[in-house]
Amino acid sequence: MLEIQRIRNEKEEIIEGLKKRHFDAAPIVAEVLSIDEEWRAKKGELELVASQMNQISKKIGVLFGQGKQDEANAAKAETAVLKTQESALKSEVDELDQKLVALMYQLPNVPNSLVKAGKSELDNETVETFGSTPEFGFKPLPHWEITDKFNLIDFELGVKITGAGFPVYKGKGAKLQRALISFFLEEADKRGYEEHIPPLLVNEASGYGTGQLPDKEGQMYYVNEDDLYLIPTAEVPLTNIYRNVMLPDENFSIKLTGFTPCFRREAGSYGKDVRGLNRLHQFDKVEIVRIEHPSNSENALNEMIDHVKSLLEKLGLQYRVLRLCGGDTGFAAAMTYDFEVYSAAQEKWLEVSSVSRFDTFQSTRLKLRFKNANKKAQLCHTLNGSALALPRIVAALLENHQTEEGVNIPESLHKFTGFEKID
RNA sequence: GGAGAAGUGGCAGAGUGGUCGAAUGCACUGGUCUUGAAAACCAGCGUACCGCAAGGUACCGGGGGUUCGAAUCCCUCCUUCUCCGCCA
Repeated sequence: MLEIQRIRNEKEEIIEGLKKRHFDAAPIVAEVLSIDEEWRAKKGELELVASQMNQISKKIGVLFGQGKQDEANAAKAETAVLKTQESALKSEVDELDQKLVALMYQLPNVPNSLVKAGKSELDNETVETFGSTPEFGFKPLPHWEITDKFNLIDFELGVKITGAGFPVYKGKGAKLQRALISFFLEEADKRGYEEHIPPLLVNEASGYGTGQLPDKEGQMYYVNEDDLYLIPTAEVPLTNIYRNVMLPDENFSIKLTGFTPCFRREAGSYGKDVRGLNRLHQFDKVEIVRIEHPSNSENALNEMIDHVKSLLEKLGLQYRVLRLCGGDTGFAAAMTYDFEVYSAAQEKWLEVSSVSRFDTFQSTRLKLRFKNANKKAQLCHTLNGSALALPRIVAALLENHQTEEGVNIPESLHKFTGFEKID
């Protein structure tokens, strides 16, 4: 959510910035400002009436104390009109307030100045590429054939137990998962991220805090009986650790990491893009989250990008880094870099990580602030990224490191897998 | 799941209908004193919103209600503690 203060002060910049998303903010901004003005006027009236009520009430208290019953009762009569006014004004103010919030929820984050205008993924900029496409002396197999051949993942079994998109990892397939999780956590630890094991179900307030709610509830699994949501990413519980938090001073740089399964309903997706590990309802991911002073936001983003790059390099995967265009950048993000690894057998790029800065968009909702040098409360910046999501990494590892005999495991994983080859 | 108790400022802890946004202590900040420190003493010390300001409004777990007036009474939800039951 954008701060109302900012909408008041930077109206033109916001409208201009959101054009990069092909989002016409002008009508919403205009309505926000007009409701905001009306709200302030009504609020002023309400407070005036409340103030008069308070004065009379105090007077009545004093009069009763002095035993002046008659005068007190006379004063009581005065309040009748005020009371009616007060409750009318109060409901007007509440209604305006709700309208305002509902409108503000519709405004996406303003893209960073580096972000190019664009409509879809076709307009994303490739800012870096690493590695080269592996050469095979044979026709490489797609990962779903490799997992089948070596009995690593059983998709059919998952269908039996739960449904499509819930695979069962077996034997070396399961061990590879565990190894990758350990590897990612250890690498995050080396870079100063504190490991957390958060809840996998969150309440409604947390959903609002990070922006999954309102509007995106259809993408989350919902436990009706207890009014809880299964997390779509560890970002939700990790970031919400800092909901309603005031950091005592401006010397902070909070780095969190956590491994969790992630649950996504992915309603409406279908086709060959969802084959095998490409898209699942339940998958594993190690997430990194940062809470930063606004002045360190850019630096933090670069550190996160470096981190993800080093992970991919240690796994020996060819990758490219994209800076998403306005239209492809998520609603809450000011800037997002996507990491894609090349799948040799599928002959396409697979998204394996998304690193974003949110500036104050999340912290406004979260009420996550710090005391600045002037002892004033100021909003923190939040950032997060996947480091990394497992399924497509597994797909790329299996496909790109395959030989005619089996699959070579990258050396950085050996100490976690306990084996060097799948064959 | 059942029965009972409780939720007040950074912490501890008063306050059970009327100058209570809230005593007191601790912590913290500034000052006096001291060569320095401690102690002692003095002063300050919650958050948000509106306002140029003066000031005003709201907040005593969340929400709702009664009343001229609610931290205080009522309803409801949440959380914590104790006992019982169940359980990896």
